[in-house]
Amino acid sequence: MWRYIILYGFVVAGLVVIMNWLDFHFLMHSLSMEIYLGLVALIFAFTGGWIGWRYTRPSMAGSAQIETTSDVPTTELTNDTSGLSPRELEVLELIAMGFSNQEIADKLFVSLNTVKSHSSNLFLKLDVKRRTQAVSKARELGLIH
Amino acid sequence: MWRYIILYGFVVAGLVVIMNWLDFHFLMHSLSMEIYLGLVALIFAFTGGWIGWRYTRPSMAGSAQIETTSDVPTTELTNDTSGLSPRELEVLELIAMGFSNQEIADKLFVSLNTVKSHSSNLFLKLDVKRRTQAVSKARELGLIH
DNA sequence: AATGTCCTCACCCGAAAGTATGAAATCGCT
DNA sequence: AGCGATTTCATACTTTCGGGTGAGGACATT
Repeated sequence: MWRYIILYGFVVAGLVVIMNWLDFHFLMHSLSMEIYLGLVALIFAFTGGWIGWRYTRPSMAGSAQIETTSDVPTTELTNDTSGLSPRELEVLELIAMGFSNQEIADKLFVSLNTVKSHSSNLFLKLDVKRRTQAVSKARELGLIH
Repeated sequence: MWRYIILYGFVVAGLVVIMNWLDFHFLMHSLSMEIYLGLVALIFAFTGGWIGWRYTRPSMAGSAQIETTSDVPTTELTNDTSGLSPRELEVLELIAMGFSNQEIADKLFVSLNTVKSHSSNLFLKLDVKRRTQAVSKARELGLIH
């Protein structure tokens, strides 16, 4: 959360610098002050909106990369398991099917605590906080169908 | 959907009014132009970011067809939504994206209790017991993708 | 005006999920 | 033989979810 605020701050600061650089040397001679202010407001409003939209998706938590193109690495990650162990993948699939931890424990013949351990570990590896988020991210990564 | 755009417009408009009110009567005498511009930029950037943060809404299976034109609202209602109301569908989509109830409440400008109500209702309609199960079933039914 | 649906919100309570920490057994690898 | 990864399980604790119930306002239909 905080990293985004900080990143956001830097972006804003950079834009402020840019605006100041453009300041009285270029625009002021051709535009009125109101239009200038309006432009500033619009640019920053849309920038803020874009940043807010881009960096608050739960599935993107932890990765601050900016996608400029439609990427191929997704298919590369399809075969990769993102460091998930076989058992964790198994639990993840059952989670995606909508089973509760207790049901998963029963299916895998292990204790509830074990399932919790697996899920906690895979949440760490996927960098998520909730099981629904894990399902969403795993689907993006192609870990599950 | 539109309510947020309209709300956004009003917020921006309100801020413009505020800025104009403050314009040359108050700040200009005490602050330099650079600081003034910086304030404008900051306020609008953060406003945009705030709006963008809440407007993390995907256009999904059902409404993707609606957005293109405006002539088939009837078809949209007759589309198979398994009896889910628009709001419930909205909550369901955000659940599928991995948001917590509190996050959904923040994004939709409603209280946590309201989100709980919606989710409980859609769980009843989908005949499921957990949110992960709801996501799984909704995906099967093609309500989300 | 009455009805029904939807959206909103509240409170309480129990269940499920998740965090933190530790630990033991197994297996592959060097 | 030691190391790391994996799997298993445990306890204790906090947070989130979900059920139950009720209720008021907005809106459209009848």
